[in-house]
Amino acid sequence: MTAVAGPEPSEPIPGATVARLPLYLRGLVDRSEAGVGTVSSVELADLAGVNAANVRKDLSYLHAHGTRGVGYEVDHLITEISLVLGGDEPNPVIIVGVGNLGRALSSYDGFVAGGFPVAGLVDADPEVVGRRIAGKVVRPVDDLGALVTETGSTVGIVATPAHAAQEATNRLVAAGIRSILNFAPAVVVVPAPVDLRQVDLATELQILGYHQHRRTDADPVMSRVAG
Amino acid sequence: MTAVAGPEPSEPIPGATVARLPLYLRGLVDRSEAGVGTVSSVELADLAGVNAANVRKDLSYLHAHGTRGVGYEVDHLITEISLVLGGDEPNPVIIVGVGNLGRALSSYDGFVAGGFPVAGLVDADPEVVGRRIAGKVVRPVDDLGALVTETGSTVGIVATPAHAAQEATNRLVAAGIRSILNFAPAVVVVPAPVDLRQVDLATELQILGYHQHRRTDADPVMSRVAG
DNA sequence: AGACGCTTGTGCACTATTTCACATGACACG
DNA sequence: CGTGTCATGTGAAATAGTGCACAAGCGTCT
Repeated sequence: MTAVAGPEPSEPIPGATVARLPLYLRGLVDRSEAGVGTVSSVELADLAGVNAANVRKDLSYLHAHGTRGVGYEVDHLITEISLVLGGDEPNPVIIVGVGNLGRALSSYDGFVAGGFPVAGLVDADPEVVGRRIAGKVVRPVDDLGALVTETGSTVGIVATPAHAAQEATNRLVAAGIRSILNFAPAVVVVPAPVDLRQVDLATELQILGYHQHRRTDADPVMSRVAG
Repeated sequence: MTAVAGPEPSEPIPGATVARLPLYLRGLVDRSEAGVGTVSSVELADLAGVNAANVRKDLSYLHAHGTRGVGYEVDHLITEISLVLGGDEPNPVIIVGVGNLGRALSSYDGFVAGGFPVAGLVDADPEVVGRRIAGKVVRPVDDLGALVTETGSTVGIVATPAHAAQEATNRLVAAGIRSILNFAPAVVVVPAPVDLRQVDLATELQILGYHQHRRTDADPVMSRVAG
């Protein structure tokens, strides 16, 4: 007797695969809007910029089967992937820190489109609290708990300066947030049951810097640019 | 010129390692400012949120040796890593697209701190061109070539809407940009010699969504929150 | 001078991920 | 209804990345 309870224990999907699913989803939505009914793994691979075999293996983890000789049904696959990526319902998020970045994120369309509407804004600066940004009033940090309850949010975004990131994170966790996306350039720690992802903008540039530096170093002839 | 054949072909550093170097660098700078002279791999691992053995192996790729029984010399290591990550000189960047996100990036302190000062802003919208943002005048897309020459930029940031991302990328490439950081929620392609990294904000949330959804699914009892 | 404690550097095993290669099955067409 | 074409699904090999465990080296203290 393996498992009695639940429709499936559904073995976890590899992290690398999960990270690609949103890309597939985006490509699929695009195709769906273009009226296309099916896509092959090759097309989808192009859309996402990965290898076709990889696409097929990824989709096999979802138990999202295609039709041999034809491909995958676009709309069905959209449903399937959406379901895996946090259910079909919108997942409201709360942003802590409405500096430059926080403000930009507050009105970032992609969040809504991706099923993560911004439900609340919070800032520690009394100067900022009360202002209206992207149609929402910024509330004090102490309101976090209430805000989480009101909005039913389970996802928080940290967009504070680096030195305030851990504190902001702690507050979010205390308020009952279950997943945190940290944009502050600082490593933060969270208790086990909370999920965390770091997005470090400057770091991305530095990574690019390595490759560029390396190339320049290795190959002095680099004045040629494809026409 | 320096490199005849180079002092070393210097075997490439694994991508996973390169991605961690900026984290180490940040931690090291922090410690340096705190007046600390040396760090152990364990401390550095804490600072970056990774395994200590991993730190040591990473640093070994840089040929950045530490002292047994003591640790790594902070300032020396900073120099070493900075050098690997695109040289010691600032690397000016140009931002294409000054919508919400572009504006936020224009004044993002982390870029300057990371050695990537914003040297120019460009937008396709005539309405926006000419405006002053973060102390810089937004210039038309057609000025890209000139701007690259003037500023000596080799790095470009795409912060346009998705539908304009490929076009923006093409323009950057044509202007002689060598590395591109794409924030638009779209897969873009670049010719071989150009380096590209994608940062997709909504995607990050969706990845978090998977884990959360999965957990909620697997464990219906989740009303308990640590007090 | 010698012994001790601390920390590096790295071989090795293990895990994760990618990619190939191909058998298998589905559809369309005559 | 048989045949050809196409694209999936997947075993297995190749590749990448992680983390353990320990020998070796450095500095300090007596």
